[in-house]
Amino acid sequence: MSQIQILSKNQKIVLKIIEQAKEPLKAYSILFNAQKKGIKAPPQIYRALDKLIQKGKIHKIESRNAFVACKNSKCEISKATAFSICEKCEKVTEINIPKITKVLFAFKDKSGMSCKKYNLELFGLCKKCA
Amino acid sequence: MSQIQILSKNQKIVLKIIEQAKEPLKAYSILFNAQKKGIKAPPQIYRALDKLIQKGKIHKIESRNAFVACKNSKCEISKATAFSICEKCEKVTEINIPKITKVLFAFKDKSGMSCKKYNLELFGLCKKCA
DNA sequence: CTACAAATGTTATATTATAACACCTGTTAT
DNA sequence: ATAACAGGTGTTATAATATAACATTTGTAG
Repeated sequence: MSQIQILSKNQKIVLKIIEQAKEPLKAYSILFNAQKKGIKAPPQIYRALDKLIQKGKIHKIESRNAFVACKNSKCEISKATAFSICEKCEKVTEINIPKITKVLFAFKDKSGMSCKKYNLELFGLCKKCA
Repeated sequence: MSQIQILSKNQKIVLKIIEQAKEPLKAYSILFNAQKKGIKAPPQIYRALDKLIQKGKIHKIESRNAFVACKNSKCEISKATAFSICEKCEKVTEINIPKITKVLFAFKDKSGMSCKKYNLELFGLCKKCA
């Protein structure tokens, strides 16, 4: 069991495409890009995406069904994701609010459930669009 | 312009189905239920869902593509949604963490964007499943 | 009673995601 | 070495989620 996360061929292809993009990418747009590299079908993309998420290399923006590379090297971040999203231009920024992480990992809901992982999406207008 | 939110026929049908459910419902499962009431096609459901969200009557659980009724009568809550989700049994509970709301509405990201609305989803195991 | 906004009904289609199966590749255990 | 296994790949088909577009109707305000 290696500590260092080794990526497979398709995982590398998909990660590279996502890293080079300036904005979150949709799965089928990744597929379109990856066709130059010989990837032909959706399951190849979705399988790579799943593994990359598990390995903390990318995140899914749930409200947009889109994927971004993780900027943060800390592995905690894959369990504590937060983004600001401009509702006009759709610019997405990964954010880090330590206080939020602290509060949420300490939180228990009424039924006693505690938080092992969270995803937070903030919406508003970015400086350009405001 | 009425202060009180009046619901149309289809909106009432869809809301009632969601309110009576014990768990978040998917759009096509709502459609299946609503067919008894004469609703026949997806757009009728999706349009009602959109309006009910705007009116703060329901929320979408983004990570599950599912919809729940809002338990909270405060209208703020439609701009500040938070849920705990059991990753095993998929039980979803609407939660309210005032401190989080306070911190987030005060937050600005690096580019100066501030938060007008947020959605937070916490994952873990509920008491039964832990 | 007209004009407008909102809602409805309908068909078709776009978009997002997974099931299922055959095969391959590298590692581990004997 | 080789069997057994875990992870990865390639492929076809299909499921699940969501919207476009258009004609029509309903409710309401002027």
